[in-house]
Amino acid sequence: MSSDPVEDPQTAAIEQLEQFGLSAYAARTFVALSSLGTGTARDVSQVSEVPRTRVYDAIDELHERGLVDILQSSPKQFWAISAETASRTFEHELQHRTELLRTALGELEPAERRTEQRGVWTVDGQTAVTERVLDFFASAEEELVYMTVEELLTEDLIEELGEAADRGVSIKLGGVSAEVQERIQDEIPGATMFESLWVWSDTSAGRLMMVDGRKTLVSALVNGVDAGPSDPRSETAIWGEGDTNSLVVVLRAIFTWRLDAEEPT
Amino acid sequence: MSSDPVEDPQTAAIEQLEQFGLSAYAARTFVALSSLGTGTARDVSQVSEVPRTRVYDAIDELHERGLVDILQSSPKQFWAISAETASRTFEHELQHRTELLRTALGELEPAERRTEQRGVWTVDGQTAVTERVLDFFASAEEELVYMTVEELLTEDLIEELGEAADRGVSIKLGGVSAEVQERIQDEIPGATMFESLWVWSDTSAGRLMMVDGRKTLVSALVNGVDAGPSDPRSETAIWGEGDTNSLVVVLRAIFTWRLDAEEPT
DNA sequence: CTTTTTGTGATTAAACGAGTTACTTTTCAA
DNA sequence: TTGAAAAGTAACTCGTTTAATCACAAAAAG
Repeated sequence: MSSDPVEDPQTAAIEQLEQFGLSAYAARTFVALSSLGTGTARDVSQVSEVPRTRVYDAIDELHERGLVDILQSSPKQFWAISAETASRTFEHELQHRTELLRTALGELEPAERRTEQRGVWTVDGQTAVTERVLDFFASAEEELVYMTVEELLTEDLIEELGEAADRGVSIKLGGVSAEVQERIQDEIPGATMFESLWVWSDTSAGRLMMVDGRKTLVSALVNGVDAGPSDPRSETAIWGEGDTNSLVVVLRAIFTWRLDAEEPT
Repeated sequence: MSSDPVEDPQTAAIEQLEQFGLSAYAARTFVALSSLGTGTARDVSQVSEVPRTRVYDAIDELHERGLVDILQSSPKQFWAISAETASRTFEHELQHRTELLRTALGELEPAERRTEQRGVWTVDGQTAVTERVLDFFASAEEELVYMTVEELLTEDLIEELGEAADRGVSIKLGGVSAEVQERIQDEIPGATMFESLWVWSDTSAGRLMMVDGRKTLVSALVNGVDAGPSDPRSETAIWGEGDTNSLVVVLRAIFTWRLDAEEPT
């Protein structure tokens, strides 16, 4: 899906430009012009393999987007804005768009979202799961238990943990190696560590968390079946919320049992 | 093209979501779910007017993107992530993508871009013109003359002017009213002001600039014809570069004549 | 056990975009 | 000046995508 921007800059750039709403021709035209700096329809057509007659349409599209300037001569000459300017332009536009989306969605979001008592929700994909975990961290008020394999303990998670700790949430971390424990202790002095509840298998591990004894999440990495080893879409999780939620009840039982055993209050 | 996110949040949100690559059904489904918080295919279908049988596909799409979690029961329940989380997700993804684009384009950009001597380039649209002006500001080494109507002297322009001044570029600003001159003097102490070269008509004004005597740009606002008054696409500009460039020659002549007259070196 | 709901799959129809071709205008060289 | 090549415009074809409809099996509910 996404090419390496250093290995194959052409393809990578074209890919992104198309994602940002440009037509295939416009994307390839812009990439061609970027490496040329400046050129005619003919030049562009040769390096981009866009039919010469359609370069003009592509240029129109790019000109309207402010990515290409036109020299009115014969033959017409086209000039692509610099890589830096182009990126900045897109960045601004997309920043603006996400802001629009944010206010629009915020506007129509109901005041209070019902917290589900029954049932267990599923999330797929590592980024999506991480996002959910971050939400949970952010909503923690008193206690936060997080058990994970190290590869899933990323910078942003540690950061969010730190913030939770700052507002007085008691953090309990498990499953991390001795070396990493050191580092965590530095960044989040308030955190307490505990040993893995069981032998945390390397193969199909995941995360396990509980927030304030009323929100829980369990995830597993699903390598091997039909997902590559480092495929970000290779994690699947379930979570539940509410005091009487079945998943919550089960996990709370386990956690309280083991944690109390290790460090009795 | 783009609706007001406060006036009509639904439409605005749907619009943006589609721009971000979601199908029409997925976009409308997500918006419906956002206002519901949680709901079944039936619920969604009713408020979004997406055919019930197609809600499932839409949900799949959203689930894969990590925007919706699924409760495996009968009937299935769907849960939309919060407005804030959704926006953040998109923000991250797009941030990442522009970064990809930046490195990809940078990779294939030629080392030195030929500076055009002959001919005059055209740019349309206020944002595009502003972008070009910013580029010019950034490339200034010694002298920068900028004459504009006030509505086109935005914050980012002033900022970039300030940076130019900091690195020793002599700034000459024209066409701004007395009040604004005050403010500029505060922000950019090194700048010198000069009176408008001629009566700067309010109706179809624009900008006029020269950098180091070898890059020039002229723009005009084209209100009235077929563009709304506040339509951002209502500015059109031409620019040229190089000592012998025709536009440069003409404007340099005018500027030197008038500026020397006003404040002789 | 019948009757709605729910979910899946296949099918149709319209829209869009890539690619091609035909044709007019301009440029340049003989 | 004129003929050939290049530049520019415009129409059309074809294939893919996607919205929308329909048919049907499985599952709840009465």
